[in-house]
Amino acid sequence: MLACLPIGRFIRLGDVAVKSTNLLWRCAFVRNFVAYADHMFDELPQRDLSSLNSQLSCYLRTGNPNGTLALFLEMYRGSSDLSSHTFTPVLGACALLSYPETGRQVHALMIKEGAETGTISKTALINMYSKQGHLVDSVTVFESVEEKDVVSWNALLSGFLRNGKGKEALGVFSAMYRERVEISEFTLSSVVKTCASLKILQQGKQVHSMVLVTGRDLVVLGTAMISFYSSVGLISEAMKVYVSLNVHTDEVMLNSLISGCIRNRDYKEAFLLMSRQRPNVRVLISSLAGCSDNSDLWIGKQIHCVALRNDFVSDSKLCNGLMDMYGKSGQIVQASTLFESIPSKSVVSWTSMIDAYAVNGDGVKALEIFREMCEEGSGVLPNSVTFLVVLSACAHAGLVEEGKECFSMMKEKYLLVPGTEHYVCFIDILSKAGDIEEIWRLVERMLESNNMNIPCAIWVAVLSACSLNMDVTRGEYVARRLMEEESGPENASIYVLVSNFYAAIGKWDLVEELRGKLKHKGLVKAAGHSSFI
DNA sequence: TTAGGGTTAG
Repeated sequence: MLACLPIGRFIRLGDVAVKSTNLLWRCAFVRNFVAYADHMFDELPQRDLSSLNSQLSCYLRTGNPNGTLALFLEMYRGSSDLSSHTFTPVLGACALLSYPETGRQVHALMIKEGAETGTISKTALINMYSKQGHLVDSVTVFESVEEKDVVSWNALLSGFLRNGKGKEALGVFSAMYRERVEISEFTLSSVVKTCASLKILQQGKQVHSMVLVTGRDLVVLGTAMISFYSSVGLISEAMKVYVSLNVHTDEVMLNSLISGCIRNRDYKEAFLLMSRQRPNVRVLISSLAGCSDNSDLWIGKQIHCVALRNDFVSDSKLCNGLMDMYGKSGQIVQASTLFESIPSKSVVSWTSMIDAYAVNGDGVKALEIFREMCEEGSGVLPNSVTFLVVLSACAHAGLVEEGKECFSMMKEKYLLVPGTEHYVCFIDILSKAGDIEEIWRLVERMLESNNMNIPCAIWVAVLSACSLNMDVTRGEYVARRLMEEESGPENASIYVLVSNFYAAIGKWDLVEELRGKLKHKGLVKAAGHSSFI
C-alpha cells in the first residue's frame, strides 16, 4: 500500500484549496480553515515542538479539530521539525472532519519524516482510515504493525464495527482470542455494540458474562449492555441491568434506557424515567428516532411538546429528528414547516426533507427540494445518503430520466462513489423502465472493473429485473451465479428469490428442486459450540 | 500521542 501513497504528489496543505479538484475538500477548506490560520498562534507563550504538540491535541480534545489542522498548517509552513506526537492529533482531526485526501497526505508526510513507525502512530492511522471508510487501508496498516497491542487490535475491531462489518468485527474478536491478546474493557464495549448491531442474542449474553467477570468500567459497559438488550427487544433485561448497577445519576445510562423504552414501546416507563432528570436534547433526539421507526405520531407529538416546554426547538439536530418523525408518520405539512424553520440547514435536514416527500409518494417534490439543495446558495453538498434517498424517490415515482441524471451527477459532479445500495436502486429504476439492456451494460462494466466480483445484493436486483422483464437467458445465468455463490441456510431468501424466478418462467421442476434443498438445509443444525472460540 | 457507553437522514 505504501507504494501507492501520493508522496510524489504531496502538495502543501495551504495550496490544496487552489489545486485540488475535489469539490468537497475545497468547500470544507475555505469555510473552516481561513478564519483559524490568521489569528490563533501569536498568543502562544512557548513555541517549542513539545508545547505545540500539546496544543494540537488540546484543540482536538476540546472539540476543535479545525484548530488542530490550522496549527499543523502553521507548523508545517514555519518549521520542518515534526514528530510522531505532531501527527497523531492531526490524524484524529482529519478523521473527524472527513478530509480524505488530507489524511492520505498527512500519512505521506509521516513516511517522509520517518514518523510512521511504532504501534501508537500506526494505531492512529488505523483509526483515521477506518473513520473515513477506507477499511482496506486501515487493515493494511494494521497488518504492518510489528508489535500489535490490545489498542491496535481494538482499533481494528471498532473500525469494522463502524463500517457496518459486524461479522468481520466478531472475526477480529476471535482472532484476538487465538492470538492470546489480553482483552480490555474497550474490546468488550465494541463487541457488545457489534452484537447489538447484528442483533445476536446468544453472543451478546456471552459477552455480558464476560463483562460481569471482568468487573471493570461497569457504568460504561452496563450502558452498552442496556443498549444491546434494548436493540434485541429485551427491554426487561435492559431494566434489570440498570437496576442491578444501582447507578441512577449517570445521564448517559439513563438516556440509553429511556430511548430503549421508547424503541420498545414501553412509553409509561420511558416517561417515568424521563421525570427523574431534567430533559436533555440527546434523549429527546434518540426517543424521536424510536418514534420514527415505530411511526408513532402520538408519542412523537408528546416529545415535541417536551422540547417546546424546555426551549429545545432551536437545536437543529432536534428539529431534524422532529422533521423525520413527522415525515415518517405521514405529516408532510408539519415536516415542511419545521424544515423551513431551521436557520442553518445541514445535509441531514435537506436529506430528511427529501426523504419525507419520497416516502409520502411525492417524488416530484422530493426532486424539487433536491435541486434546491444543489443550488450554490444552500451552503451544503449532497452526500451518498442524499443520493440514495433521491434515487429511491425516482424508483418509487418511476422517474427514469431524472434517476439516470442523478446517478451520473453523483459520480461526475460530486465525485461520490456509488455503493451497492445505489446500484441496487438504480437497477430498480432501469428495471421499471424495461431497460434491461442498460442494466446488462452496467453489469458488464462492473464485471470488468471489479475483477468479476459483484456483491450479492446487486445480483439479486439484476435477477428481479430479469424476472420483471422476462429475460430468461440472462436470468438463468444470474440465478446460477447466485446459487454458486450462496450456499448457507442463512441465505434462504436467495433460494426463495431464485425459486420465484424459475416459477415466473415456468420451470417448475427447478422450483421443486430448490424447495427441497431449502427444506434440507433448514433441517441441518449446527453443532453446539462457543460462538467466539 | 492510540481504542469504549446515550443524538438526527439510507
